[in-house]
Amino acid sequence: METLIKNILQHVRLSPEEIVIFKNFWTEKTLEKGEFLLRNGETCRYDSYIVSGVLKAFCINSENGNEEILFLAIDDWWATDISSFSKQKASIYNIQAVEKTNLLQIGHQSFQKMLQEIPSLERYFRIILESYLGTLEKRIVFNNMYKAEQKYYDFLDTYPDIVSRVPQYLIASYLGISAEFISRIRKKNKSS
Amino acid sequence: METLIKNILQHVRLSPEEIVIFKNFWTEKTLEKGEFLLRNGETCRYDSYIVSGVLKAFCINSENGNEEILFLAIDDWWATDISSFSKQKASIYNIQAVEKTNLLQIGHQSFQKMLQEIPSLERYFRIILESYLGTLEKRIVFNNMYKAEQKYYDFLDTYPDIVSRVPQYLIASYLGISAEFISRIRKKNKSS
DNA sequence: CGGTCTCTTGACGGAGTTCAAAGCTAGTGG
DNA sequence: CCACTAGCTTTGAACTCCGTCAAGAGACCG
Repeated sequence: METLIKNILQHVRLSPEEIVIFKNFWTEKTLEKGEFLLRNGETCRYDSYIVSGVLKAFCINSENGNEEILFLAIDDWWATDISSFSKQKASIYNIQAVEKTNLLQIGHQSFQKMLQEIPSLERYFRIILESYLGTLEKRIVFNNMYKAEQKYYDFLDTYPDIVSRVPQYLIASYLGISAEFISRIRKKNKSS
Repeated sequence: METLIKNILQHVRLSPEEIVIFKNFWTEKTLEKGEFLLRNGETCRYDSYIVSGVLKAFCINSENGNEEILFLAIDDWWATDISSFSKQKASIYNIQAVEKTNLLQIGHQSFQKMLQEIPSLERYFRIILESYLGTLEKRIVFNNMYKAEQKYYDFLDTYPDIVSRVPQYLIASYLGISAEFISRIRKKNKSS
């Protein structure tokens, strides 16, 4: 809870009273490895913040059954299907624990109420939304612009703390590359 | 201006007085074919709504000088670098008119003021943001999941009104495919 | 008409996939 | 403490999708 508040205070100011109110809106939840936070077709009822652990969001390729990774999220990240949560409509994604994960959650109704009681949070969540949007835009352009090897090394640079916690085949899927090819890239550059 | 207001009223309610206030915040602007709305390195000072015309947002591949299309936008769409506009920081994209384009614009300061005077608009712009975010997420997963041919036909289905107004090589770049390959796809399926 | 912009076509090559098998590694239970 | 399993990574060989280059064919516009 403290790291969440710290995260928020990096972007907006909250009074001590607001912080107390804030804390009461959230509940803790634990997912064991392999457990689902959300399944394709369900509505995302909670906004979830990761205290510790790793989650993956993906959808299933209907042709070959492969998982296509939308995002990988670790400690101090949000892991919510924003479209599904904000419109309370069915999600097309699955979100699943890669390892045991501790969350802080808030339901959709409570979320609205919280924003009314602590208006500064409107700004915080807008900032989060916009910065996520910026990374998505970059990812799209980047995907078209660079080759597998460059994408892979850029990922290593940008998300070193994810790399050390998830298997390579998930990173491969995130990047739209085959796991085997990442293996070959690594082999090629072992000297360095 | 009327189509913009119609667009907004599809998502939130505005009183007649609010609509009057709203109109006063916006100014008209015309871009000739080839003119830039924004250049890489500049800050995006205006939020821009397209009354009529076509814009492309892209960045330049430093290796071969190619344009990598981030988005193509036509009548009744927004065409703003949201990250750059909301943080008032330098943009990494270019936005340029594909044909003569009429815009409605509002500066960053005025935008903030407008939101204060017409609070319902907070909701409207959040909805726009979230739905754009949803399309970006889908585009990422889709790009990794499908082959060139499927991506191309999906684009034809999803954005028929863009297809009829921009050259094929821009659509190719948007999809991360070569223009030549799209030509081959079309040839292959000419019978249908 | 002549020039510019866009689309098409062909030949070739390369980046990356697929499939199957083998090698690792870490955890688990006996 | 060792053996076994399950999950992950590596490797090899064949294959394919798609990009690149270069040239030509339309199409549009002054």
